[in-house]
Amino acid sequence: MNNAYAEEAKMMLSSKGYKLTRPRLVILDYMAGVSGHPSIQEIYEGILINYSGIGIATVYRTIDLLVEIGYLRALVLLNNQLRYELNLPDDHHHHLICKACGVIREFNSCNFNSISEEIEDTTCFKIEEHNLEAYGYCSDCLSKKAGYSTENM
Amino acid sequence: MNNAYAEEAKMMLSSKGYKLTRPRLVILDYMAGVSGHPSIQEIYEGILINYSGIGIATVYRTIDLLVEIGYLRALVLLNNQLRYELNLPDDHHHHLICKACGVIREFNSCNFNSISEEIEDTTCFKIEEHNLEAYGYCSDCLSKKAGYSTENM
DNA sequence: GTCGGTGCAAATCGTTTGCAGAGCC
DNA sequence: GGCTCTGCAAACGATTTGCACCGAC
Repeated sequence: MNNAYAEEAKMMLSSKGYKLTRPRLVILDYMAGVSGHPSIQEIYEGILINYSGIGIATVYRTIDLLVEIGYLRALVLLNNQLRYELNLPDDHHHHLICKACGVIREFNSCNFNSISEEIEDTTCFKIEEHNLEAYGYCSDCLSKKAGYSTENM
Repeated sequence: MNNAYAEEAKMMLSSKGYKLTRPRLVILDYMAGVSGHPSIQEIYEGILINYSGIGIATVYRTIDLLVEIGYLRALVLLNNQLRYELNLPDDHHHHLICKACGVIREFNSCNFNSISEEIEDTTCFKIEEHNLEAYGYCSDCLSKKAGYSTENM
Protein backbone atom coordinates (compact mmCIF):
# COMPACT_ATOMS: atom_id res chain seq x y z
CA MET A 1 0.00 0.00 0.00
CA ASN A 2 1.65 3.20 -1.17
CA ASN A 3 -0.12 5.71 1.05
CA ALA A 4 2.54 8.38 0.91
CA TYR A 5 2.59 8.26 -2.86
CA ALA A 6 -1.20 8.48 -3.00
CA GLU A 7 -1.23 11.48 -0.64
CA GLU A 8 1.33 13.18 -2.81
CA ALA A 9 -0.88 12.65 -5.86
CA LYS A 10 -3.87 14.12 -4.05
CA MET A 11 -1.90 17.25 -3.29
CA MET A 12 -0.71 17.37 -6.88
CA LEU A 13 -4.28 17.15 -8.18
CA SER A 14 -5.48 19.77 -5.79
CA SER A 15 -2.63 22.13 -6.59
CA LYS A 16 -3.44 21.84 -10.29
CA GLY A 17 -7.00 22.91 -9.61
CA TYR A 18 -8.63 19.46 -9.85
CA LYS A 19 -11.29 18.77 -7.26
CA LEU A 20 -10.78 15.92 -4.83
CA THR A 21 -14.06 14.17 -5.46
CA ARG A 22 -15.08 10.84 -4.02
CA PRO A 23 -14.58 8.83 -7.25
CA ARG A 24 -11.11 10.31 -7.73
CA LEU A 25 -10.06 9.54 -4.18
CA VAL A 26 -11.43 6.02 -4.36
CA ILE A 27 -9.68 5.23 -7.65
CA LEU A 28 -6.44 6.76 -6.46
CA ASP A 29 -6.46 4.71 -3.26
CA TYR A 30 -7.51 1.60 -5.10
CA MET A 31 -4.51 1.86 -7.41
CA ALA A 32 -2.16 2.57 -4.49
CA GLY A 33 -3.20 -0.70 -2.89
CA VAL A 34 -3.74 -3.03 -5.83
CA SER A 35 -1.26 -5.71 -6.70
CA GLY A 36 -0.82 -6.64 -10.32
CA HIS A 37 -1.59 -4.65 -13.42
CA PRO A 38 -5.34 -4.20 -13.71
CA SER A 39 -7.27 -3.22 -16.84
CA ILE A 40 -9.96 -0.53 -16.77
CA GLN A 41 -12.61 -3.22 -16.44
CA GLU A 42 -10.82 -4.80 -13.48
CA ILE A 43 -10.41 -1.44 -11.77
CA TYR A 44 -14.09 -0.69 -12.31
CA GLU A 45 -15.19 -4.05 -10.94
CA GLY A 46 -12.78 -3.87 -8.03
CA ILE A 47 -14.17 -0.51 -6.98
CA LEU A 48 -17.82 -1.45 -7.52
CA ILE A 49 -17.57 -3.85 -4.57
CA ASN A 50 -17.22 -1.01 -2.08
CA TYR A 51 -18.71 1.86 -4.05
CA SER A 52 -21.63 0.70 -6.11
CA GLY A 53 -22.46 4.12 -7.48
CA ILE A 54 -19.40 4.61 -9.67
CA GLY A 55 -19.77 4.76 -13.45
CA ILE A 56 -17.29 3.26 -15.88
CA ALA A 57 -17.00 6.53 -17.80
CA THR A 58 -15.64 8.09 -14.63
CA VAL A 59 -13.07 5.33 -14.32
CA TYR A 60 -11.89 5.99 -17.88
CA ARG A 61 -11.74 9.74 -17.27
CA THR A 62 -9.98 9.46 -13.92
CA ILE A 63 -7.40 6.91 -15.05
CA ASP A 64 -6.54 9.14 -18.00
CA LEU A 65 -6.11 12.03 -15.61
CA LEU A 66 -3.90 10.00 -13.29
CA VAL A 67 -1.71 8.93 -16.20
CA GLU A 68 -1.48 12.55 -17.28
CA ILE A 69 -0.25 13.80 -13.93
CA GLY A 70 2.23 10.92 -13.81
CA TYR A 71 0.68 8.96 -10.96
CA LEU A 72 0.02 5.95 -13.20
CA ARG A 73 1.72 4.45 -16.20
CA ALA A 74 -0.05 2.60 -19.03
CA LEU A 75 1.13 -0.78 -20.25
CA VAL A 76 0.37 -2.02 -23.76
CA LEU A 77 0.59 -5.77 -24.11
CA LEU A 78 0.74 -7.84 -27.29
CA ASN A 79 -2.94 -8.68 -27.10
CA ASN A 80 -3.48 -4.96 -27.44
CA GLN A 81 -5.01 -4.50 -24.03
CA LEU A 82 -4.20 -1.52 -21.83
CA ARG A 83 -3.26 -2.16 -18.22
CA TYR A 84 -2.16 0.26 -15.52
CA GLU A 85 0.40 0.37 -12.73
CA LEU A 86 1.77 2.93 -10.29
CA ASN A 87 4.44 5.12 -11.82
CA LEU A 88 6.65 5.21 -8.74
CA PRO A 89 9.75 7.37 -9.05
CA ASP A 90 13.05 5.51 -9.45
CA ASP A 91 11.22 2.27 -10.13
CA HIS A 92 12.60 1.34 -13.52
CA HIS A 93 11.38 -2.11 -14.43
CA HIS A 94 10.05 -4.14 -17.32
CA HIS A 95 7.54 -6.91 -17.80
CA LEU A 96 7.66 -10.60 -18.46
CA ILE A 97 4.36 -12.02 -19.72
CA CYS A 98 3.31 -15.65 -19.78
CA LYS A 99 1.89 -16.54 -23.19
CA ALA A 100 -0.26 -19.28 -21.68
CA CYS A 101 -1.91 -17.80 -18.60
CA GLY A 102 -1.17 -14.11 -19.09
CA VAL A 103 0.45 -13.56 -15.70
CA ILE A 104 2.73 -10.51 -15.61
CA ARG A 105 5.99 -10.42 -13.64
CA GLU A 106 8.32 -7.52 -13.28
CA PHE A 107 12.08 -7.62 -13.62
CA ASN A 108 14.65 -4.94 -13.02
CA SER A 109 17.62 -5.94 -15.12
CA CYS A 110 17.92 -3.63 -18.06
CA ASN A 111 21.03 -2.74 -19.96
CA PHE A 112 19.39 -0.46 -22.48
CA ASN A 113 21.45 2.52 -21.41
CA SER A 114 24.58 0.85 -22.68
CA ILE A 115 23.26 0.88 -26.25
CA SER A 116 21.06 3.95 -26.22
CA GLU A 117 23.83 6.37 -27.07
CA GLU A 118 24.91 4.30 -30.02
CA ILE A 119 21.33 4.26 -31.27
CA GLU A 120 21.02 8.00 -30.85
CA ASP A 121 24.19 8.48 -32.86
CA THR A 122 23.16 6.26 -35.74
CA THR A 123 19.56 7.46 -35.95
CA CYS A 124 19.86 11.11 -34.89
CA PHE A 125 16.95 10.59 -32.47
CA LYS A 126 16.90 11.94 -28.95
CA ILE A 127 15.68 8.99 -26.89
CA GLU A 128 13.62 9.70 -23.77
CA GLU A 129 12.04 6.42 -22.79
CA HIS A 130 11.97 2.77 -23.65
CA ASN A 131 9.74 -0.22 -23.13
CA LEU A 132 10.92 -3.76 -22.94
CA GLU A 133 8.61 -6.74 -22.73
CA ALA A 134 9.61 -10.35 -22.73
CA TYR A 135 7.19 -13.15 -23.59
CA GLY A 136 7.49 -16.75 -22.56
CA TYR A 137 6.06 -19.28 -20.13
CA CYS A 138 5.87 -19.11 -16.36
CA SER A 139 6.99 -22.06 -14.27
CA ASP A 140 3.39 -23.16 -13.57
CA CYS A 141 2.54 -23.32 -17.25
CA LEU A 142 5.85 -24.96 -18.06
CA SER A 143 5.11 -27.85 -15.74
CA LYS A 144 1.57 -28.21 -17.11
CA LYS A 145 3.06 -28.15 -20.58
CA ALA A 146 5.49 -30.90 -19.65
CA GLY A 147 2.54 -32.88 -18.29
CA TYR A 148 0.36 -32.75 -21.42
CA SER A 149 3.54 -32.76 -23.52
CA THR A 150 2.02 -32.74 -27.03
CA GLU A 151 0.05 -29.56 -26.46
CA ASN A 152 1.32 -26.75 -28.67
CA MET A 153 1.22 -23.76 -26.40
CA MET B 1 10.40 -5.00 -52.83
CA ASN B 2 10.72 -8.46 -51.33
CA ASN B 3 9.44 -10.53 -54.25
CA ALA B 4 11.22 -13.74 -53.32
CA TYR B 5 9.82 -13.59 -49.80
CA ALA B 6 6.32 -12.94 -51.16
CA GLU B 7 6.59 -15.88 -53.58
CA GLU B 8 7.67 -18.10 -50.72
CA ALA B 9 4.61 -17.04 -48.71
CA LYS B 10 2.33 -17.81 -51.65
CA MET B 11 3.73 -21.32 -51.85
CA MET B 12 3.37 -21.67 -48.09
CA LEU B 13 -0.30 -20.62 -48.23
CA SER B 14 -0.99 -22.94 -51.11
CA SER B 15 0.77 -25.87 -49.46
CA LYS B 16 -1.34 -25.36 -46.35
CA GLY B 17 -4.50 -25.60 -48.42
CA TYR B 18 -5.30 -21.89 -48.57
CA LYS B 19 -6.51 -20.64 -51.93
CA LEU B 20 -4.52 -17.99 -53.71
CA THR B 21 -7.36 -15.56 -54.26
CA ARG B 22 -7.00 -12.10 -55.70
CA PRO B 23 -7.40 -10.22 -52.39
CA ARG B 24 -4.78 -12.42 -50.73
CA LEU B 25 -2.29 -11.96 -53.55
CA VAL B 26 -2.85 -8.22 -53.64
CA ILE B 27 -2.39 -7.81 -49.88
CA LEU B 28 0.66 -10.05 -49.85
CA ASP B 29 2.31 -8.09 -52.64
CA TYR B 30 1.31 -4.80 -51.11
CA MET B 31 3.04 -5.71 -47.86
CA ALA B 32 6.13 -6.96 -49.71
CA GLY B 33 6.50 -3.58 -51.36
CA VAL B 34 5.39 -1.14 -48.71
CA SER B 35 7.84 0.91 -46.74
CA GLY B 36 7.02 1.77 -43.18
CA HIS B 37 4.70 0.04 -40.74
CA PRO B 38 1.12 0.44 -41.95
CA SER B 39 -2.02 -0.01 -39.86
CA ILE B 40 -4.98 -2.02 -41.16
CA GLN B 41 -6.65 1.19 -42.26
CA GLU B 42 -3.57 2.29 -44.19
CA ILE B 43 -3.25 -1.11 -45.86
CA TYR B 44 -6.91 -0.98 -46.81
CA GLU B 45 -6.66 2.51 -48.24
CA GLY B 46 -3.40 1.75 -50.03
CA ILE B 47 -4.95 -1.22 -51.77
CA LEU B 48 -8.24 0.52 -52.57
CA ILE B 49 -6.38 2.77 -55.01
CA ASN B 50 -5.68 -0.09 -57.41
CA TYR B 51 -8.39 -2.52 -56.36
CA SER B 52 -11.57 -0.72 -55.50
CA GLY B 53 -13.57 -3.87 -54.82
CA ILE B 54 -11.78 -5.00 -51.67
CA GLY B 55 -13.62 -5.00 -48.34
CA ILE B 56 -12.02 -4.08 -45.03
CA ALA B 57 -13.19 -7.33 -43.41
CA THR B 58 -11.06 -9.18 -45.95
CA VAL B 59 -8.06 -7.06 -45.03
CA TYR B 60 -8.53 -7.94 -41.35
CA ARG B 61 -8.95 -11.64 -42.14
CA THR B 62 -6.00 -11.78 -44.53
CA ILE B 63 -3.60 -9.85 -42.32
CA ASP B 64 -4.45 -12.19 -39.43
CA LEU B 65 -3.75 -15.14 -41.70
CA LEU B 66 -0.43 -13.68 -42.83
CA VAL B 67 0.63 -13.10 -39.23
CA GLU B 68 -0.36 -16.67 -38.43
CA ILE B 69 1.78 -18.21 -41.15
CA GLY B 70 4.65 -15.97 -40.07
CA TYR B 71 4.78 -13.74 -43.15
CA LEU B 72 3.97 -10.64 -41.11
CA ARG B 73 4.63 -9.51 -37.57
CA ALA B 74 2.35 -7.27 -35.51
CA LEU B 75 3.64 -4.21 -33.70
CA VAL B 76 1.89 -2.72 -30.66
CA LEU B 77 2.78 0.88 -30.02
CA LEU B 78 2.07 2.99 -26.95
CA ASN B 79 -0.94 4.63 -28.57
CA ASN B 80 -2.43 1.16 -28.64
CA GLN B 81 -2.58 0.88 -32.40
CA LEU B 82 -1.58 -2.28 -34.24
CA ARG B 83 0.81 -1.93 -37.14
CA TYR B 84 2.32 -4.57 -39.38
CA GLU B 85 5.68 -5.30 -40.98
CA LEU B 86 7.31 -8.14 -42.88
CA ASN B 87 8.64 -10.86 -40.62
CA LEU B 88 11.81 -11.48 -42.60
CA PRO B 89 13.98 -14.32 -41.29
CA ASP B 90 17.13 -13.28 -39.41
CA ASP B 91 15.95 -9.70 -39.25
CA HIS B 92 16.00 -9.04 -35.51
CA HIS B 93 15.33 -5.37 -34.95
CA HIS B 94 13.42 -2.99 -32.71
CA HIS B 95 11.63 0.30 -33.12
CA LEU B 96 12.29 3.88 -32.27
CA ILE B 97 9.19 6.08 -32.35
CA CYS B 98 9.02 9.85 -32.53
CA LYS B 99 6.62 11.19 -29.92
CA ALA B 100 5.90 14.27 -31.99
CA CYS B 101 5.32 13.06 -35.56
CA GLY B 102 4.97 9.31 -35.00
CA VAL B 103 7.61 8.27 -37.51
CA ILE B 104 9.02 4.81 -36.83
CA ARG B 105 12.67 3.89 -37.37
CA GLU B 106 14.25 0.53 -36.92
CA PHE B 107 17.48 -0.23 -35.11
CA ASN B 108 19.42 -3.44 -34.81
CA SER B 109 21.45 -3.07 -31.64
CA CYS B 110 20.03 -5.25 -28.96
CA ASN B 111 21.83 -6.72 -26.02
CA PHE B 112 18.84 -8.44 -24.47
CA ASN B 113 20.44 -11.87 -24.79
CA SER B 114 23.09 -10.89 -22.30
CA ILE B 115 20.49 -10.44 -19.55
CA SER B 116 17.84 -12.94 -20.60
CA GLU B 117 19.45 -15.87 -18.83
CA GLU B 118 19.69 -13.96 -15.59
CA ILE B 119 16.02 -13.05 -15.86
CA GLU B 120 15.08 -16.64 -16.55
CA ASP B 121 17.00 -17.72 -13.46
CA THR B 122 15.45 -15.19 -11.11
CA THR B 123 11.89 -15.53 -12.42
CA CYS B 124 11.76 -19.21 -13.44
CA PHE B 125 10.22 -18.17 -16.75
CA LYS B 126 11.27 -19.61 -20.08
CA ILE B 127 11.65 -16.58 -22.33
CA GLU B 128 10.90 -16.96 -26.02
CA GLU B 129 10.60 -13.46 -27.41
CA HIS B 130 11.04 -9.86 -26.47
CA ASN B 131 9.93 -6.48 -27.69
CA LEU B 132 11.87 -3.32 -27.21
CA GLU B 133 10.61 0.10 -28.18
CA ALA B 134 12.30 3.40 -27.62
CA TYR B 135 10.44 6.70 -27.64
CA GLY B 136 11.90 10.10 -28.30
CA TYR B 137 12.15 12.77 -30.98
CA CYS B 138 13.43 12.48 -34.53
CA SER B 139 15.92 15.00 -35.88
CA ASP B 140 13.21 16.85 -37.86
CA CYS B 141 11.05 17.36 -34.80
CA LEU B 142 14.07 18.25 -32.70
CA SER B 143 14.98 21.11 -35.01
CA LYS B 144 11.36 22.35 -35.12
CA LYS B 145 11.33 22.15 -31.33
CA ALA B 146 14.51 24.23 -31.15
CA GLY B 147 12.92 26.74 -33.52
CA TYR B 148 9.69 27.28 -31.59
CA SER B 149 11.60 26.70 -28.36
CA THR B 150 8.80 27.24 -25.83
CA GLU B 151 6.61 24.47 -27.24
CA ASN B 152 6.22 21.64 -24.73
CA MET B 153 6.52 18.53 -26.86
C1' DG C 1 -23.29 29.95 -5.37
C1' DT C 2 -20.29 28.54 -9.01
C1' DC C 3 -18.41 25.62 -11.99
C1' DG C 4 -16.07 21.41 -12.57
C1' DG C 5 -17.16 16.54 -12.11
C1' DT C 6 -20.36 12.66 -12.24
C1' DG C 7 -23.53 9.00 -13.78
C1' DC C 8 -26.36 7.68 -17.29
C1' DA C 9 -27.45 6.64 -21.88
C1' DA C 10 -26.56 7.36 -26.47
C1' DA C 11 -22.99 7.78 -29.95
C1' DT C 12 -18.86 6.37 -31.93
C1' DC C 13 -14.95 3.71 -33.42
C1' DG C 14 -12.41 -0.33 -34.60
C1' DT C 15 -13.09 -5.04 -35.26
C1' DT C 16 -15.72 -9.39 -35.92
C1' DT C 17 -19.37 -12.21 -37.66
C1' DG C 18 -23.31 -14.26 -40.54
C1' DC C 19 -24.57 -15.02 -44.86
C1' DA C 20 -25.52 -15.33 -49.83
C1' DG C 21 -23.05 -15.14 -53.91
C1' DA C 22 -18.35 -15.45 -56.40
C1' DG C 23 -14.34 -17.73 -57.87
C1' DC C 24 -10.25 -20.94 -57.04
C1' DC C 25 -8.79 -25.61 -57.60
C1' DG D 1 -18.80 -28.74 -58.99
C1' DG D 2 -17.55 -28.28 -54.39
C1' DC D 3 -16.15 -25.76 -50.90
C1' DT D 4 -13.42 -21.93 -49.45
C1' DC D 5 -13.32 -17.08 -49.63
C1' DT D 6 -15.32 -12.60 -50.30
C1' DG D 7 -17.99 -8.29 -49.75
C1' DC D 8 -21.68 -6.42 -47.51
C1' DA D 9 -24.15 -5.13 -43.63
C1' DA D 10 -25.29 -5.97 -39.20
C1' DA D 11 -23.46 -7.01 -34.58
C1' DC D 12 -20.33 -6.36 -31.10
C1' DG D 13 -17.27 -4.55 -27.40
C1' DA D 14 -14.49 -1.01 -25.75
C1' DT D 15 -14.23 3.79 -25.27
C1' DT D 16 -16.03 8.59 -25.67
C1' DT D 17 -19.38 12.13 -25.48
C1' DG D 18 -23.60 15.12 -24.33
C1' DC D 19 -26.20 16.45 -20.86
C1' DA D 20 -28.76 17.39 -16.63
C1' DC D 21 -27.87 17.05 -11.97
C1' DC D 22 -24.60 16.92 -7.95
C1' DG D 23 -21.21 18.33 -4.74
C1' DA D 24 -16.30 20.31 -3.66
C1' DC D 25 -14.48 24.54 -2.76
